[in-house]
Amino acid sequence: MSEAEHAHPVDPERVAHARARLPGREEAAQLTSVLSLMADPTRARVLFALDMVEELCVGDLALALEANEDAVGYALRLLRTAGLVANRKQGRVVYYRLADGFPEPLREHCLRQLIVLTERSVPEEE
Amino acid sequence: MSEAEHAHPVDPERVAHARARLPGREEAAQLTSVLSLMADPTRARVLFALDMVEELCVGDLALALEANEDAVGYALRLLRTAGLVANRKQGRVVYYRLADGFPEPLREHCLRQLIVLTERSVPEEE
DNA sequence: CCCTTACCCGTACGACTCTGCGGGTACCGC
DNA sequence: GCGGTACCCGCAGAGTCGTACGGGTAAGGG
Repeated sequence: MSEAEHAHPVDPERVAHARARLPGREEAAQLTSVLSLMADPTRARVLFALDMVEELCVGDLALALEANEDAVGYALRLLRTAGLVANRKQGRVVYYRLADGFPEPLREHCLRQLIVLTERSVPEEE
Repeated sequence: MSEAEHAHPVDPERVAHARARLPGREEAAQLTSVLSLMADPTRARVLFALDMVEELCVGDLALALEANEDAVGYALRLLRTAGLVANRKQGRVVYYRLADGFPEPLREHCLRQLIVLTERSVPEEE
């Protein structure tokens, strides 16, 4: 057989400890569904753009990201469905902004992370 | 044609503002590659488990997650390749732990996020 | 010394994801 | 009102990801 379930834990104490306070599959799935939404270059950049200027319409958003409208439209659809962005329709233009209940720490963290990455990719000569 | 690039930005000022300080595709890809690694229930739970008890071998890890060894093995392979976890071999048992340079804020954020999710999924009746 | 255990790897396949395309609706300008 | 604009949707195809499976290696126990 391929992968056997070993019945004799090497360190049963630690296993029990971890198992007890580990998030269940459901909770983990909820967390990862949010993470998955940010784990895409287009969507991430959409969120960054909306974080800087409060509001942008779809066309301008595509312009700012230098992406085509299809990609941006798809990204917005998923973000909207998940409730991460809200939209306001004025005439034939639809403006998007970050939803009120947007996970603050996630946004903050990503911005900081980005700064770190930027610094790494541009090592200062001294 | 399907999606036209509208050449007349509705709000050119905001577009320019966003475009200027927006992360490039490369930087965004770097960030999202890390995010993608956490955006999977198995991998996320592996990291949580390793965060609680410093060290666990593969079999015990599968036991703690109540997952089969294939899934855990694959998760560890990706995390190891990305340098997020380190391993130590003792006899025929391989112990894994979080890598030294593991992104602190990400871990911290995810833990907090999980708490929020847990509270939401159990709405208190009043 | 052989058999089992603990783990790793490559492959194949199903499932999901993203993109591009065609077409549709609502709205504004002429 | 007619044409064009701004956006949305559904669908088909390509690509990617995770899982299951078979097999392989190194170490330890009887």
